[in-house]
Amino acid sequence: MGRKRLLIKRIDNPCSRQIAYSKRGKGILKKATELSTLYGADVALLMFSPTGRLTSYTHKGRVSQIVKLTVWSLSVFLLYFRHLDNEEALERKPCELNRKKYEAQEKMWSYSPDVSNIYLIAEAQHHQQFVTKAIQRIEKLKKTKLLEKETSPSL
Amino acid sequence: MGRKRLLIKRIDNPCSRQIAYSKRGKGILKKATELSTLYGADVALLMFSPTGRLTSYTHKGRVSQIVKLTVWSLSVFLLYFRHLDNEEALERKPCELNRKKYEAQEKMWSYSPDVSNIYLIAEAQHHQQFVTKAIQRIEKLKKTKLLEKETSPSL
DNA sequence: TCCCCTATCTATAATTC
DNA sequence: TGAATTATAGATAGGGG
Repeated sequence: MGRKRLLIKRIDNPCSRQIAYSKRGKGILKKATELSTLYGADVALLMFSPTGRLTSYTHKGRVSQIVKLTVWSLSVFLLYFRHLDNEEALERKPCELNRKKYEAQEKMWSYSPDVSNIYLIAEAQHHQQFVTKAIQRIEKLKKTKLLEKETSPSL
Repeated sequence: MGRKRLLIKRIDNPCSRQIAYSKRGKGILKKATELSTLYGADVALLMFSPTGRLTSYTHKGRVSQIVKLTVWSLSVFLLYFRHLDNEEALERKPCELNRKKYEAQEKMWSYSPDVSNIYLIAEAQHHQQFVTKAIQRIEKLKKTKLLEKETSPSL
């Protein structure tokens, strides 16, 4: 691609890596746009840069909505489980550890001015860990029969 | 891009649209691969073709896991709310309507042999609708103070 | 960082097999 | 469908401001 052929290997130099990423990021973003406008395809693209910044493209379609809903629903999930105080123990201690980690990581990430396109990866990780635990807990609560019935396609 | 300049407008001819989409789909998939190998970027790409088939690329990273977790966690969310029989009404009637719609749509989508890369869009929609309602219900249950505290980055 | 430039590489539209 | 083939449009590495 220009001037020299590029081997598809990780670029080690952080400086040129960042520059090149920014170019290619725009490139693939454009491709995603073209794909959805040309064919009406429902495209969702999420990219975390080496420095932890998220760029995303989501067509105004169904997949996109679902992807956008992801972090949202995970956080609500979290909230709801916190609310269940009267239920059995919610493994609060690991959660506190996660919070420490979360707060530490939070300082590391740079923020983009366009808020609508930004989710902090630390935030997402935090939710992910919590949800993973919540899922395990639910699995104990109710076994997988109904789940299989609900979610598995009839392949 | 070869032989003629292409205007970025929806291609109406279904035949050529499908052919072109298959080519470009592969193209953007390759780009996504390059992006993650070259820069270690965490990339997730989801594309529903005009015929409803999903192609996806997810780097073995954090975003990918989150995206993969999406449908999973939504379905668990659904399951859990179903389990709450003793709680106040869960708006079962709209859910039954959704199920009808879901079953109808299910027949329309073509299945790809690679199961690990497939989520039915109808399935996702179904969960999405349910979760949206669940969220509304939760919002009534507990107001947004804690949520703001939990999820909003300190921009 | 971001934009510009340009040589070169890559993707792909149109076509044939 | 799908796999090659070209010719051309588009993407981009390296460099400078």
